[in-house]
Amino acid sequence: MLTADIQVQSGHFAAAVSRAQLVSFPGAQPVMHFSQDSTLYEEGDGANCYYRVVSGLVRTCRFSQDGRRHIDAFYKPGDVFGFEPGATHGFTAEAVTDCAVIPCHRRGAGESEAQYLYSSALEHLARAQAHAQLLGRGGAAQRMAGFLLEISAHKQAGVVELPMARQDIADYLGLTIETVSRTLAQLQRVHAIRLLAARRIEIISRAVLQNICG
Amino acid sequence: MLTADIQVQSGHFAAAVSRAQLVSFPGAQPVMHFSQDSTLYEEGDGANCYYRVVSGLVRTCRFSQDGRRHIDAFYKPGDVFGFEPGATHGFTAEAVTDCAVIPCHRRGAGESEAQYLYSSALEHLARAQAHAQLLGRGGAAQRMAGFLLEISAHKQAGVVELPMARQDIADYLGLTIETVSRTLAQLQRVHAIRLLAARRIEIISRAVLQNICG
DNA sequence: CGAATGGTTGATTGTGATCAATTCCCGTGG
DNA sequence: CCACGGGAATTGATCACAATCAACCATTCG
Repeated sequence: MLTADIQVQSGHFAAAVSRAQLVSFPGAQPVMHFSQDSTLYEEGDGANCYYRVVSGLVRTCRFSQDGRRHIDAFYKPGDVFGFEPGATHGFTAEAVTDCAVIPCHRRGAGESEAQYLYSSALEHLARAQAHAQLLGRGGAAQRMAGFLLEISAHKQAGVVELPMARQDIADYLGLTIETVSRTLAQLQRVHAIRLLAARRIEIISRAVLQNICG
Repeated sequence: MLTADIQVQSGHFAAAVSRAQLVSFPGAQPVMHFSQDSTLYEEGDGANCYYRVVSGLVRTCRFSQDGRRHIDAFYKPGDVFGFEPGATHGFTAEAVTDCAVIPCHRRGAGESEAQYLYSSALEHLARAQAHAQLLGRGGAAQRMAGFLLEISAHKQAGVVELPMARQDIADYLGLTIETVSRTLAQLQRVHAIRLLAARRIEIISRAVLQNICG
């Protein structure tokens, strides 16, 4: 269910996408706001809508029987998420930071929207496949490097702000927070990155990261 | 490019889907045959077509810089594969066994086919996400159990024939062949399965496997 | 029968998980 | 402004598990 924690919020990526661009698309509903760590919807909830992120960061995740959390993906402003093969959501969606999203009903989709959804689905597919490959090939350093390349993909500046906690990164990469921490330190030692603050990383050399990632 | 190794072949799953059912769909081209371990197309090749498996088994894979192979998915008769977000294939497709596939041009797709492709994409997405989750949560036993549940999903009988080699399983699960072998032995020890032959496994208890998998 | 391929089993090593302290950072209140 | 408190992050020591290296079996095919 949609827990409507109404809250005004700027968000890390707010400047990246104009509001007008985000609001004007077919089937759009009023913008909804969610506070940090609140739940947008849960695994098993009916999938009436998909969503587009306006500001902030959203994560989709699932829990295994033993209680371990697996983060499937992060969604930043401009990204859409929440469309499913079945009638219910396969993942829980949560607000990593305070965030704003536009829910959008699936029904009443026109030709062009159908086209758009299809290409979005293929993009998500490619991302999930890349994620699986990253997790399949062992190394903690490889995973970390891949993650850093991913989140800094569309950045021009060398400095990246991490909106998510270490635990989020760990659950996304299938590692522990300790290993995440150690691996970051290790990447700093080989001069691939520099740790400016806990959530502030300077990417010194993408080439080195690419090399480590494989 | 399409390496047309013409060859007549029965295939492990041939009986599962009728030929007529497979050939009659929009944009279908003549059936193509590929011999075991031959390449259907390579990563980077132009993606003019997607494919539907008639008989045999196909794998899609990618290679990391260090030469390690990652298998993305296996496709059995009835499955479609090879549609991409971009203009080129992101994976190499190879014949695990001798197999037959129907290539199908993307252009000229009607409304109903577009609908079909969309739902196929979402199914692939769900599968890739499940795969990522399996690889993310450590344990070799968990991965193996998940794999066994996957390949025996639509089987009524308890006995499963594995069409692929240990190396294929290893590359799919991000393990080594030795660990695959040991883990199978271990699953046998806890009476989840029985190893009848190298490629013949009896599933004794799905419940136990589910439990292990999590 | 013998070679070759694929699979299993054994011994050892390396890497990340786990358990356990600190330390760092940031917001709060004196 | 500084002291304090609490959650987040780092660092350290040890342990468990899968990779690696290596030898051995089984099955198929010439």
